[in-house]
Amino acid sequence: MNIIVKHLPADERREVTIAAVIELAAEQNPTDITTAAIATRMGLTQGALFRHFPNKAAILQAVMAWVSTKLMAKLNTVTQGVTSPLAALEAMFLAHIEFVVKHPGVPRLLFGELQRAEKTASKDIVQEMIKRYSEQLQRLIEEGKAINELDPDLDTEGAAILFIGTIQGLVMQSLLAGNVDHIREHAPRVFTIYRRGIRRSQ
Amino acid sequence: MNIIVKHLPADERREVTIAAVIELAAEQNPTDITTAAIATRMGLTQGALFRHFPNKAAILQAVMAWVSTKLMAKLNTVTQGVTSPLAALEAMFLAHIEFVVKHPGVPRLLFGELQRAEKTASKDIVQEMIKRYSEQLQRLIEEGKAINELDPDLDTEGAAILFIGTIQGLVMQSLLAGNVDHIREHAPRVFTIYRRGIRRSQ
DNA sequence: CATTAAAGTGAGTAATTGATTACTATCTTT
DNA sequence: AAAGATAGTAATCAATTACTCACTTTAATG
Repeated sequence: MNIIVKHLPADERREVTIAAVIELAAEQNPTDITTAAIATRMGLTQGALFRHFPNKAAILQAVMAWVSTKLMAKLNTVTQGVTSPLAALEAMFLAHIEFVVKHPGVPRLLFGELQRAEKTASKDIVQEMIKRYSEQLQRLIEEGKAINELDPDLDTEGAAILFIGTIQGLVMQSLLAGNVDHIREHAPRVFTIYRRGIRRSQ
Repeated sequence: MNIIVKHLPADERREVTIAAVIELAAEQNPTDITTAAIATRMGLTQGALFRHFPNKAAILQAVMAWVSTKLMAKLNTVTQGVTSPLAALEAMFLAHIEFVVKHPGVPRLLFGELQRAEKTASKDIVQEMIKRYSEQLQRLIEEGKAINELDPDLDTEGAAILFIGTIQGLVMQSLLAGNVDHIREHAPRVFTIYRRGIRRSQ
C-alpha cells in the first residue's frame, strides 16, 4: 500500500507520519502506538521522527488537526446546496459514517484524547471541533423547526447530543464486533429512527 | 472518604482494590492507572497488590466482573414488575444513567477495554455484558411492538443500537464538559427524542 | 500467652518507552 | 564538482512500569 521512501522533504514526511498514526490506530489501542511503532510503519528509525516533531505529543496534535480539518471540510461540502435541513442532517450523518469507515482509527484516537485528564493541545483541538460540529447541528435543527420540517417542540440541544451519540453508538458497536463495515449497514437504519424522533408529526 | 485500614482479609482487600480502580478511573485516563497508583490510593505499597492478584490484568478483570454484575442486577430490579415495555426501557435508561453518574470511571474503563486489539479476559467480560444488555433491549422492544406500544415497523436491532449509543453519546458529552452531573439533566431530554423515534404514531 | 499463617514492606529487576546525539547519506545550490 | 543544508541511523540515556522476594508486622487461634 504505502511505498516506503526515504529522504522525504519535511512537510511530506509529516504528512506520512500522520497517515501512519491513523493507520496504526485502526489496528491497535491508541496508547500502544509508540514512537517506535510509528517509525517502523514508515520504514524509518525511531529517532528520525524527532527530526520532524519536537515530541510525541506534537505528533498526536498534528493528527488531530488533520482530522478536524478533513472531517469538517467533508461535512461542509456535503451539505452545500442542500436546502432541506433534514436532508442536510442526513447527508452529514452519512458523510461522517463514511469518514469513519474510511479511517477506522480516527474515533479511537478522538475518544482516547477526550479520556485524558490533563488539558493537552490535542484535546483542545478535539473539543473545539466537536463544539463547532454541535453548533452546526443546532443551526440546522433550528432551521428545520422554523420551516416546519422538524417537530416545533424539539429540544435542539438534546437532538444535537443524540445525533453525535448515535454515531458514537455505531462506532462502539463496530469495536464490539471488530468489524467496521457493519457500520455501513446499520447507519441508515439507525438514522431512520432518529429522523422519526425529530421530524414533525404527519 | 475511604478509611484506610491495613491487614484486611483477602476478599475484602480485593473489594477495596476494585473500588480504588473505579475511583481512579473517574479521575484519569485508564491507561494511566498504574499498580503503584492503585496501591497508593489504598494506602498500601505496590508489592502488596500482588498478594491478592496474580497480575494487573487480573485486577482489571475483577473490576469488569464487578461492573457487569452490579449494573445488570440494577437493571433487573428496576424493570421488575413494570408491565409496559416502553416504561421498562425508560427505567433501564435512567437507571443506567444513575449508575454512570455514581461511577463516572466505569464508562471510561469499559471503552478502554473495548479499544484493546487483543482478546483479553476483561474484554470478553465487557462484550458478554453488552451482548446480554442488547438482548434484553431487543426482547423489550419486540414486546412493545407486539402490544402496539411501539412502531410495528421499527427496526429492533437498530433501536437497540441507538439506545446504547444514546447513553454513549451522553457519556462522551460529559467527557467533553468534564462534568458528569450534566448527564442527569440531559438524559431525560434525550430519551424523549428517542421515545418519539420508536413509539407507535398516535 | 505463644504460635503461626496471612498481610504488608521495601528494595530490587527486567523490559519498555520517549528522547538525545554523534555520525552518515542524500539532495540542492552555485 | 564543491559546499552547505536537510534527512536518516544507531547507539544510548533516564524514567517508568509490572512484577518478585526476603523479611517484618499483624491478628486470629488453640
